[in-house]
Amino acid sequence: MVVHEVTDAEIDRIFQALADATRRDIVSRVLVVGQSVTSLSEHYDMSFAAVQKHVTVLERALLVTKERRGREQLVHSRIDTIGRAQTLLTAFEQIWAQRARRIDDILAEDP
Amino acid sequence: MVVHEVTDAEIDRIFQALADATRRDIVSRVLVVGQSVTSLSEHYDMSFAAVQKHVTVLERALLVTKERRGREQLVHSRIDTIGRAQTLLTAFEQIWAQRARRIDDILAEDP
DNA sequence: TTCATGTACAACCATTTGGTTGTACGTTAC
DNA sequence: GTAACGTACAACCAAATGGTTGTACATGAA
Repeated sequence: MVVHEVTDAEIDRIFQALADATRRDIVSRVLVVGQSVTSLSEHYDMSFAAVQKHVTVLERALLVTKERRGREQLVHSRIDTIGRAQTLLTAFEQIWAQRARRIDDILAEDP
Repeated sequence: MVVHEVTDAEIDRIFQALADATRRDIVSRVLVVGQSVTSLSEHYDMSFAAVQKHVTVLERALLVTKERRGREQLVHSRIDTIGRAQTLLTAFEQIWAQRARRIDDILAEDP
């Protein structure tokens, strides 16, 4: 299995994109079902252009993709990108687990 | 088990804090072993004050804590906060899994 | 006590962010 | 063909961001 190498800049963009509640909400909505930007914007108390901007941020972070259908742009999710963020958080947890094991080893040593 | 309720603002701060490569590196270093701000700053090509700022961002996101020891401030990790971010990413994947199950159910219906 | 070390804090800067209003263009419905 | 709908893009704004240099204070070593 070939794993795509993720750059720091890409990770920056993913976490930056998720650092806003509206954008997290957009991600979860399009995970349920892909939908137009207009449909998304009906859920938020802000201008359409603001929602567009949020979608653009998510797109640049590769968390969503856009598909033109007539005059509409449908927003689709990218679950694989979520997995990339998780991989990093899991790496942190593994560092911590190694530390816990080192401590256990020391405690188990003969005095 | 009581799970601490995480607000949107708190989640914003966690992801925002992780949206910078230096800060991610700081997190992983203090996961290995807690250390002073000066010790951390030796690893980065930027001013000490810049590293301080990064630590402050991590502290406000509850990803690290500081402990004064004499003239030093030791930076310690907070692995439970990483878990909070992971919980949210897992929630995204569960939404996706439910979607996959719904599709399977439809495909399994009698024609 | 003096000097070195480690840190806190302030002020500054260019850039980015999360919003706003407005204009223009393509598609769709009637 | 006309009007409505959906979107792209620009310009604007206040606040935040990721860095800089500088000053000041507390702790630790000699």
